[in-house]
Order: sequence, then C-alpha cells, then structure tokens
Amino acid sequence: MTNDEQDYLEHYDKQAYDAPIVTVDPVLFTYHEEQLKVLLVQRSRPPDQQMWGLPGGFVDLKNDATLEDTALRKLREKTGVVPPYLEQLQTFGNAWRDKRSWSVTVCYTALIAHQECAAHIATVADVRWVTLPELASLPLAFDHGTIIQQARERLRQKALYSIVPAYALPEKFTLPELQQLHEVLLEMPLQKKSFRRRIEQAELLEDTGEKRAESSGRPATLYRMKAESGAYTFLRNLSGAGDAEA
Amino acid sequence: MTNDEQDYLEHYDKQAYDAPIVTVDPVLFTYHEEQLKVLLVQRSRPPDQQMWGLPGGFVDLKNDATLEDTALRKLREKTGVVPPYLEQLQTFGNAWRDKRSWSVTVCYTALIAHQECAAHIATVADVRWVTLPELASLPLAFDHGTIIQQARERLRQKALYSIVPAYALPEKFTLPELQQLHEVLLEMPLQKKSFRRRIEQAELLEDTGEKRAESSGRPATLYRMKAESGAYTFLRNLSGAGDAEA
DNA sequence: CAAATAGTGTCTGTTAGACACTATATG
DNA sequence: CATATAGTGTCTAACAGACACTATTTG
Repeated sequence: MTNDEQDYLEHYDKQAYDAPIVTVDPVLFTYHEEQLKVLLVQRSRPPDQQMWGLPGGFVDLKNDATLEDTALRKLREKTGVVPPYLEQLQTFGNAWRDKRSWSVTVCYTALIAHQECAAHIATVADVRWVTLPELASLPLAFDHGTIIQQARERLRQKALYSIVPAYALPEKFTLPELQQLHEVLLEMPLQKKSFRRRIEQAELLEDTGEKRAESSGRPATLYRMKAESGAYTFLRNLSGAGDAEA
Repeated sequence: MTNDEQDYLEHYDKQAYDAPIVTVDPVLFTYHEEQLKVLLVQRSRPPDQQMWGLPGGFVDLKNDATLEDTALRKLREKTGVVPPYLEQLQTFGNAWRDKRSWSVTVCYTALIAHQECAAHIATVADVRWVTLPELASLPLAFDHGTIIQQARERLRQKALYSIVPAYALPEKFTLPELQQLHEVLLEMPLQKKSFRRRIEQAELLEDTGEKRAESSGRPATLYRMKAESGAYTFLRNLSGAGDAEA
C-alpha cells in the first residue's frame, strides 16, 4: 500500500456519502402436509409494524463477516437451526421499497425439513409457516410478496432440472415423497417412471436400506441425498415449459 | 400510516446504524475478432488506484431510482450507450473486499455489440476491452477478478440453453457468427447442424433477407433476434456438462 | 475448375412421456 | 382376496450428435 493510499484510508469518512440501508432477507421454504410453506415473522416494530415479513434484518458489521452470515444468523434466530440449503436469490434495491430510505435487500432462498424447526417455532408466537395460497390474504411488509413469488418461481425452475427441492425434506425420504414435492412445485403430475429413472441414472441418492410404511400399501425405500447431488443438473428438463427465469 | 409510524419515520436517523457501503458493478462483455472481451476501467482514485476494475460505482440516491438505473448510468458514462442486455448476476458482500469498510456490490452481466461503443471508447484512455486471457496479467482492483470469472461462467451456462449471447453481436448477424461465439463461450466445437436446427425449430430469429459475404465462400444469411428470444430456454442443453451453476 | 464458406439429409443415441404391468404391504 | 401404494417393462417421440453431402460465392 502506498503512503497516499494509507492517508486516504485514514481520512475516509463513510458517512460523507449518502448510502442506502442494507438488509438481508432469506425466503425459507419447507414442505409439510403436501404443501409448500414459507416462514414469516410478524413485525414488532415499524415500519410496517404488525405486518408479516421475511425473517431478515440488517447486516451486523461487527459480527457478520459475509452476507451469507447475516442470512444464517437471522434464520438461526427465528428457527433455532441452520438450513441445509441456502442460495442467493436476487437483490432488490430502489428508492421506494422502504419508507425510511433508499433501500437494498439481498435475498436468499433457503430450504429445510419441517420437523427440523418445528420444536423451536412452536415456542414463539410471532413466527409461523404460511402456505402460498394464504399469502394473498396476509398483510405483507414492504415488497416481500414479490420476493417470495420470485423465490417460488426459481424453486420451480430448479424442480425441472435438479433435485434441490429435496433439501425441503427430512434427511431420509422416499421417492414418492420427493416426486410429490416436485409435483406441488411444478403444479402438474409427473410420470413416476420418468422421475425415478433420471434420478437413478444420475445416481443422486443413496439407499439407506430402510423402508417406510404408510400404514397401507407397499412400503417405500428410504433414500438419502449424496453429498454433491444438490449441484447436479440434468441435461434435459422435465417438460414444464421452456421459458422464463427472471 | 398510523401516527406512531409517521412519528417513527420523522425521527428515523439512517446514520445511527452502521451500514456497509453499496456499489453496483456491471460486467460488460462483447465479442470481437473471435474473442470474448470485458470492459475495464483504470481507477483514477484510491482505493486500488491505477489498477483496473469494473465500470461500476456508488448508488446515487438522488438520481438513481433503482439498482438497475445505477448500472445503466455507469455503463452509459463509460461507453456512451446503453446495452441491449442487462441482468443481475450476484451480490458480493463481506468485511474484507474493500479496504475502506464492510462493502456490498450488486453485480450485473451486460452484453453489447462491439461496434456500438467503439467510437466512444476510442476517445478515452482509461477504458478498454480486455480479452479473458489478458486478465491474468492485469492488476485487478478488489475482487473484480472473481466477479468476472463468475459472470463468464454464468454466460457459459446460458450458451448451453439459450441464445442470450447473441446480444453481444450486432443487431444483424449470421448463424455461423453466433455459433462461433457459442463455441468460444463453451470452449468446444459445436455441430453446425444441431446448432442451426434447434434455433430454427424454436423460431428465435427473423430472416432480414440480406446476406453477408466474407469475401470468399458462400454468403451467409443475416438474421435478427425476435423480441422474446432472449427469454427462451431450450428444454435440452447442449452437452457441455450437466453440473454447476455456483 | 479449385478453394472456401454456408447450409442440408439422414442415421444413430439418449432420454423423457405414456401406460400397462408386477410387487409387497394391510385388513 | 380386495385395496392401496411402490416400483418395473417397454414402446414411442423428441431432439442432440455425427458426418457426409449439396449450394453458392470468389478468383
């Protein structure tokens, strides 16, 4: 570092420039009772007090080293655990989304098994799982409705070419369960055979040797995801449209 | 708005919370002389003075209504024009990427035809197109090297299932040109027949009726992208790997 | 006509869709 | 045995890969 540069840094005053406020907002999904659900928090403070919003918050410059740290910290605060899947979704920033100021929020999509956080969530009144149809009738803070829709759409896309949605299931799950989840995400029925075949051929899952009985009918094999399976993308999509991504 | 809320807003002091600094960094690519090139600017001020970096900058709260506005403004400042393709890439934020402070940069991938900005760029000394191999030997500011690699990788992915790269070509272009560009992005040869067939079947291009002669050989038909072709994704990828997206 | 580049015909291979079939559980 | 759910066999359709072929230009 040059002397000039050192000098510059010593006298640099962040406050001299007007900066937007910066938050991180994770959209945490789970799958429970044949429905996709998203975690919402009732806001205890303004702005948008009493309305429901994403479990996000400000970056804590002292304790968060990265944006991802902020996302994980907020999720841990609200659910008591850290999710097995967290991926940056998109950043929303404009002059009007927050009444206080020009504001930027870095959003993440996260997935977790419902039972992983059931215990912790049961202890608090201001956090709950909301099904997607219910969203329409809840008062949502800021532009969180839009953000959730976008996260939902991205997850739908992923269901076409990956098994990422599996992170919304427990560690051990059956193929019919995973297929049902994909069917909910894609809003269409899938061919059992096609679905199984592509997953088997790509060797994405590991047979646990266990079975699960649904109390009637043949018991299904329990599988576990392999380590790298979340990153795998099929060369060919399921046929749920060829468009969009934004 | 309740009285309480109004009161809260009136007394809200943004400066009371320590916020990261926020910048926007577009990665502008073009295709020229059979090479992919990225636009870099030599920094005239600290930090990382004299080093080369992306043509980005701070959000101007008074004049930019959205993050995209900031990206477009910076690109216009450096190239004199606005690119036909701009898409958010990813946001990088952590405690160490900028010496001054905890810092967040919202990055965009942009594409433009080389000749669109050739005139403007020729007039300034501190802006230039850099080929990707050259990057290794240039002193790059901040983590801009990483950001460029990531933008490059995303563009590679898009070459597998879309014709988005076409935005790096002039308005009218030939199929052999587009194929060459995809080949550069994918770093592998493509089958002429397969490439043409999928584009024809999806009806993504419009015949201009014109031809372009390369001074020897049969002249190629000039095409123009249709309006929605950038959003189209093929159901089946070209076979450049089934993995990754980072 | 030779050389160069554009563009086509057509066969093969892979994989998703469809759907009937078999397998294994409960009562 | 009937019913329910899990899982398979196998044909078809769509489309990318391979590669030899034809077409149109310049000199």
